[in-house]
Amino acid sequence: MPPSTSLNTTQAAAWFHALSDETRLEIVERLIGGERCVCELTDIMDAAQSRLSFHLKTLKDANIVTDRREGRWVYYTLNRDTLDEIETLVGSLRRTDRTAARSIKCCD
Amino acid sequence: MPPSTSLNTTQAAAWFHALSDETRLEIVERLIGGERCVCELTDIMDAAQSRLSFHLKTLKDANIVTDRREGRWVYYTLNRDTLDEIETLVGSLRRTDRTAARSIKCCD
DNA sequence: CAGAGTGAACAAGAAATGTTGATGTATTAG
DNA sequence: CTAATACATCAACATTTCTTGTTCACTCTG
Repeated sequence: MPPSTSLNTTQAAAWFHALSDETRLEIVERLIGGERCVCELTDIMDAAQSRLSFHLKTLKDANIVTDRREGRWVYYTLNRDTLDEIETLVGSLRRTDRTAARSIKCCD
Repeated sequence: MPPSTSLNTTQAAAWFHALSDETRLEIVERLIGGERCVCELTDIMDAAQSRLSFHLKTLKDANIVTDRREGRWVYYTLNRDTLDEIETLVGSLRRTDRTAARSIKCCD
């Protein structure tokens, strides 16, 4: 039996998974101020390059960031559209219908 | 060096992790309509009881749901306060400062 | 062209996560 | 009191995720 609301759980799980790691959240936090190249992030965060590359890929695969190459450097930026969608999604979860039936009939 | 904004990444990662699993998202989806007891969820979702119990605990540890015992049954409910906080958090990530410096100075 | 810098990708190992089946613990029904 | 029901917890295993070190590709500089 499908649920009453139709949430794209696969998409949502991918988004939340991308945001479920402290390193990735710190990256996101750093990007709030604007785009950053990988070497800046490795400097600032004092993290191994391959480690950041792994997490940036995770964020990129989830469409939470986009990248842009400029010469030798690759700049990453937050994807506001996706963050908007996530915010909307969370909002839709929050809107619990208080008038909904308290499960009158349970197992028996 | 700490980031310019102060996000509680540990708390945030815990929230997002709880929401990063399809089974748990389906549970959340079922709870939008109101509280449900475990046996209802196992029936509706056709999932093993120990599996649901595991996921419900994960959601509860992250404060995304609360539980209430009533006789033999335990009812789970969405925690709107936490969902509000998550929505606000995502909103704060989204508000990228467009006027922020484009990393003028990169690695050299 | 050679050398250096930036960053992706890969392999191997460690750690965390999710699944299943079994057991334990309350609570209610008979 | 005994049996059954609802649910949590545990152990064992499979899978996924993250880390580290290494290698590879590309771009710029001298």
